[in-house]
Amino acid sequence: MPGDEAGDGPDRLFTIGELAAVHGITTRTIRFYESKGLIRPARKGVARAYARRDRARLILILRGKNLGFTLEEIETFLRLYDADPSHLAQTQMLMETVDRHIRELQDKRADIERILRDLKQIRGQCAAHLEANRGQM
Amino acid sequence: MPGDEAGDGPDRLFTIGELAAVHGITTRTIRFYESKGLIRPARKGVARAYARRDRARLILILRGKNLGFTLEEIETFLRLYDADPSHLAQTQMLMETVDRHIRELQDKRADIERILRDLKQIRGQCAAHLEANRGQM
DNA sequence: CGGAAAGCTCACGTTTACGTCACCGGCATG
DNA sequence: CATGCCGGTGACGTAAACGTGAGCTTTCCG
Repeated sequence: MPGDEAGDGPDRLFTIGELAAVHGITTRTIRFYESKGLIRPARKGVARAYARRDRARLILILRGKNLGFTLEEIETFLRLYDADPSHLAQTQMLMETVDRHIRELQDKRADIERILRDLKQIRGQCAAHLEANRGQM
Repeated sequence: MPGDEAGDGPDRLFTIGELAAVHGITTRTIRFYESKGLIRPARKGVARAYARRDRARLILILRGKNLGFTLEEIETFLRLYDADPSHLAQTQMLMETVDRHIRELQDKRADIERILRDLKQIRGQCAAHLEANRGQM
């Protein structure tokens, strides 16, 4: 029954339940993202049908959330992925936006490095203490 | 007037207003963090007086927030900095907590790297498009 | 000494990001 | 055919992280 896209393969369509389970979130969350315009799945009748592309967007959303971006920021993010630079009149502006996001991410990375340095030093002190008192207790 | 700690120097005390202005936040925010137990400034009479150590904690809080941690997570974070591994009976447990946080941060860093790769590729396409159409328009 | 500036303590309001509940339709299955 | 099990749409509830006054001392400065 081709055209049904039931089985497997790269054109496989997902239900909202599958998507939620796979990514450890609720269906409510996915619908909420849709209500915010972050995802626009097709419909099979009344039910949502998520294609590979929709799933990719969801992953990007979750990644953004993990990094502390708001859904609004993530929306502008997703637009960057969508934009076709060869058809866009404002390629220059697009690139500037991309550059801003790049700098922002590099800043966050720098913060992570700083904290990691601290934590690794604390870890070192712990290890030293455990080493010194080995066999005691 | 030594003992007043007014002037400058490493033992300089800050007012809440100074701290807020320097870090681009409101005094309300700082008081809110205090209400959550994240900072415990001394008092000069009724007014809060922030020492170097308090300021350092505030910076850690802001860093954590920038990375999308909740204030509750940040609290456990700060406890790691406070803990004295040489006096702590549960050094082993402390180290495990530190390790968890290290892994978490490494995960976030990996997410950042992924997004950065994507954005840099988008940037490359923009640049190529601009290059190709140079002089036009 | 009088008024602006800064700080303080409640206390209620607001935004973001969902959770939860009520109620409905389809379908498969014991 | 009743009964779960998805899936769907509102609509209201909620926790986190502050914003926003209200009303009151303290401090500084001309």
